[in-house]
Amino acid sequence: MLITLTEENYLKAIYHLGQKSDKEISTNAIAEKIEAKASSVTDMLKKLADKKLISYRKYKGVTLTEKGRLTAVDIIRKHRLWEVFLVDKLNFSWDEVHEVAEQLEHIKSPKLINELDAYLDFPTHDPHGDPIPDKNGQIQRTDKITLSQAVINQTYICVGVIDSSSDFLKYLDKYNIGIGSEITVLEREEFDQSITIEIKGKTVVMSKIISTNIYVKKNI
Amino acid sequence: MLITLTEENYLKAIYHLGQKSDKEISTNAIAEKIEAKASSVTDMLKKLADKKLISYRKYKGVTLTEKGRLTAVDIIRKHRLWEVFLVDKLNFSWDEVHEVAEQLEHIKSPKLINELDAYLDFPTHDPHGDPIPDKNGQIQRTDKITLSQAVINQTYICVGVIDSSSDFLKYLDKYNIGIGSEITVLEREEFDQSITIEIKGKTVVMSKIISTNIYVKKNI
DNA sequence: ATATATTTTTAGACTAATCTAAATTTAGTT
DNA sequence: AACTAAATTTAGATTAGTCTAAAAATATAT
Repeated sequence: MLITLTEENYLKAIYHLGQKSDKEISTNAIAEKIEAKASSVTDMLKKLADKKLISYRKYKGVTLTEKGRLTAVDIIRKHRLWEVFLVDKLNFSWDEVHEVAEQLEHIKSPKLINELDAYLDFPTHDPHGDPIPDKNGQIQRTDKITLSQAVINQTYICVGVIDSSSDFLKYLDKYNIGIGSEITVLEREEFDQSITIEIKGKTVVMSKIISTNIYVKKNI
Repeated sequence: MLITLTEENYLKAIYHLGQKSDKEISTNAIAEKIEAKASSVTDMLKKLADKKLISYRKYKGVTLTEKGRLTAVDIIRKHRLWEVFLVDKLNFSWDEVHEVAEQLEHIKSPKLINELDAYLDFPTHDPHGDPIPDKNGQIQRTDKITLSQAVINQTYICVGVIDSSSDFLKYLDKYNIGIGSEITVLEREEFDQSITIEIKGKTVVMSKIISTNIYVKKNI
């Protein structure tokens, strides 16, 4: 079944609005997100309901069907993979990627996106730290990432470790890193992927192998 | 001025049809290329003429204006750069790239295409050997390329050399390579960009530095 | 609980791109 | 030169997506 570019944008908007709560999404909320009039949204909701992409109850709002959810998640997957490509390969900064990715996310070619995924070494998060759904539409539900995947100038909370050997834990003690620590990533050296962090007012340079073994989550 | 995706496809079709001859392009020829009815084409020609992208004389046919030509060439540039990306980076074979590139060529972002160009190391030809216009719309008018840029399983005619030192010409004599020789490229070793060619029934392995100094053209 | 405000839907109209069928212009033939 | 065939344009209709204005349904407030 062919889904138009406009329909894809509606599905994506409904998906994102649905992340905040479990309630049905209102016509007005969609209109605001899409930047269209409520009457236009109503028309589109009828089309999406005809295609079984949403459940629509007049005056009550909509929810995505499983088919609609998978479609939305696939677009988000493409969007985030392209963002990684733009930043990692084409020297875009993380604040420049969104509008280009908005265009690229609509390119239709399963081979393209699977090869891109492999070429980027199967990234799990986009440059903003948002999780990239896998090809089955599964999303890493937890928001923990390894410190090696962290974004520059963002503050994180340490939530766990992978390697729990004595040597590794001694290293963490030495630098006052523990569960609950606030860590700000200041810089990443592209050559060896080492990072400079701020921890309890001190700056520390940390190799890739260390940062890969620390779980953090965004400090919101 | 905003040019729609459909308008871009018309401009591209007119450009390609114009390559065969210098005459005005007929409505029917465009209709066949675009796979639309002649009446639809007439409507679109009026729009393109209003936007000063073509010169249109009723019943006589059309030619691109300079503005129209530059627009068409820019789309072709993007198409061919994306083809190089797909083949060089994403393991597409040269016969798989066209339809994906047809989608990618419409992405609008000057930074994207310039960064992609640099990332691909400023290729001059696409995987089919067609020249890639530069960012000013200039096209390498001659169809000669270096043997190092040649496509696998394509037969070429040698049309010249770059290095004309005695040592280099002796090398060419040794393998019976001269102006007018038929050369078929059998294989390219990605590691060192050496190539295996067939020349007068014999196969020869040739390093990158040699193949870079031989001009060939497609054998049509 | 009834009036008022807000939200949502319907009705009718517009634009871009397409189509079919009819009319018009150009080209070809004797 | 006149007549037929082919190419092109015009006229009117259709679909997707949008809009404004009016009508209908739901929510809110006293």
